[in-house]
Order: sequence, then structure tokens, then C-alpha cells
Amino acid sequence: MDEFEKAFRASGLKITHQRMEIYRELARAKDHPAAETLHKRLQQKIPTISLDTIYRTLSSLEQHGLICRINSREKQARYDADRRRHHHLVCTQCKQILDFQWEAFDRSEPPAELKHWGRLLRRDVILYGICGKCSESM
Amino acid sequence: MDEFEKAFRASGLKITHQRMEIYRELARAKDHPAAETLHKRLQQKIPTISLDTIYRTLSSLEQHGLICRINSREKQARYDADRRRHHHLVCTQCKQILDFQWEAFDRSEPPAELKHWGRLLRRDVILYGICGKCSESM
DNA sequence: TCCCAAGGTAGGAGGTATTCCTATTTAGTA
DNA sequence: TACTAAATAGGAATACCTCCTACCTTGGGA
Repeated sequence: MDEFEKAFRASGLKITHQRMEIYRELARAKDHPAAETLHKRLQQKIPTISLDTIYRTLSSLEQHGLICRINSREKQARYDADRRRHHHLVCTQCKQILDFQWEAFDRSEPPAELKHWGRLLRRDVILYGICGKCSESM
Repeated sequence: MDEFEKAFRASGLKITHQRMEIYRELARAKDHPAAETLHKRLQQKIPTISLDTIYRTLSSLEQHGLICRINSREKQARYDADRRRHHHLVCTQCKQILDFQWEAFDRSEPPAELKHWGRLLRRDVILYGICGKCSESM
């Protein structure tokens, strides 16, 4: 959390109660919550917190690289406070999102034909499938 | 296009004028158009075609594996009629989407820890960056 | 070929996720 | 403490997409 304060200060962003709580809640959550889910959870602590604040804060945090937004195929974007390099596995049935590491992929070179395209900034892998539990209940 | 008719018939879907034109337009386009873009283009040919038909048709085509939907970080979903296995590279500046092949990745095994998770169905890679042209003009 | 039922379409209404607006409040600095 | 730029709450607005209904078309069977 200290690290978060530092990073935020370094970016010239104010440290507000709301932001701290949003980040804290996201870091604690293991289920990659959507903005709305976070809003509901946070209302327990800060009853007046607005959904807009959640969205604004999540955008700021993402822009400053403190969290990441997961573009699954759902409508709602989902978020992740884990800053380690990792990828996502989505169960298309129950919508659960699982983190995983894939170092072999991280180390691999993109195809040579892209060498002269421009500047590559990030690479996302999302795997889709049906998790064990959902497979059983089908 | 014949192949498309066959696949559509095999799925029990009727072949309508609208669907054929939507597919034809998408197959011709090289810019991975969004539904709205396709709608505008198709109105030249079929002035009364509705946006809803575009959305419905794109969903059907995607469900039957005839086209693919690209989840870039934009709001609008974009589509691609290329059925060969390929991946996407997005310029975050001009929003251009480029197709590329990455056979080494396609052949690679996902991490062992996922072996017992469930059934993997697909894997998407999206690379993000700034293309040459946009780099120059910055 | 003609008819019928299932499925598809147009057009507008409706929904949902997200963003904008603005008056008020707050954090950080002098 | 006082000031200023930035952030917030709350509601309005937007954007993308989906639903609804009445009408039309396709494809299969007589």
C-alpha cells in the first residue's frame, strides 16, 4: 500500500480516501471484480461513494500502470491489482477469471514480420475455456 | 462464398440477402470494421438495412465460427472474416488493426499448471503498440 | 409449383455500461 | 491557516448494443 502511495505521488495524483479504499478493495479481491461489483462492496465502507468515482479511479490507476483492465468477452470490464506479469484464463460459462504465469511466452519473440511495424508496448493473452466445475454440471 | 453458404446451411441457418451482403462486405473489408461502420457501408447497397440486423448477423456468424470478433480496448467490437488462424496487432493511436500469423505461439503448449483446470477452447493474443506512421507524427 | 411454418428483418423502444456535467469538497502547498 | 488545483457526488447524458412486434422471406413438403 505504501508502494501504491509512492507511485501515486510520483504521478502527481492526490491521495484521497476513496482512491485508497478502491485500491485496497481491488487488491484484496481475488475475483477480478467489475466496477459495479467494487462499487457495491465499497458502499459498505463509504455509503456515499459514487459509481463515477470508481470508474474514474480505475481509469487513473490503469493509466498509471497500477492495475490492469481485463478485456474478456463480457460487457463489463474487469480489473486486477496484481502488477506481476501474468495472463488470464476465462471460463466462458461461469465467467470466473484465473491468473496464470507463462514465462515461455513472455520470453518469446514476436514474429519477425512485425519488426518494422512500429513500437510494441504490451502483449495480452487470454485463454478461453470451460472450467472443471462447469464441465461437470453440463 | 460457396463455402460460406455450405457452412451456413450446415448450421441450419437460412441464407438471406442481408446475411450474404454483410458477409461479403466484411470479407472485402481489410480494416476490421465495427458493426456501425459495416452498417454505413451496406446502406449504399441496401438502404433499409437495420443496424440490428448487422448486430444479429455478426453474432450468428461468430457463433458459427465464420467470422471472429476482435476485443480490442475500444468500445466498439470489431470483426474479421479471415478464418485462418491469426492474431491481431492494434495501434493504440490510430486504432488500426493488423493481422499476423504466429505459428510458434500456435504450436506452443500452455503452462502445465492449466492441464487440470478444464477444457481450453481458444487462445487470443493481442499485441498493442504504436505503428510507424503514428510514431513519426508524434 | 404452391403453401406453410420457422425463422429473419425493419424500425423504434429499451437496456446497460460508462462518461459527462457542475456545484461542492478536499489534498497539498505556501 | 488560506489558497488553488484536483477530486467527488449525484444525476443527466451518451454510446453501444439488444429487445420487441408486426411484417416478410426462406426452405421444405404436398
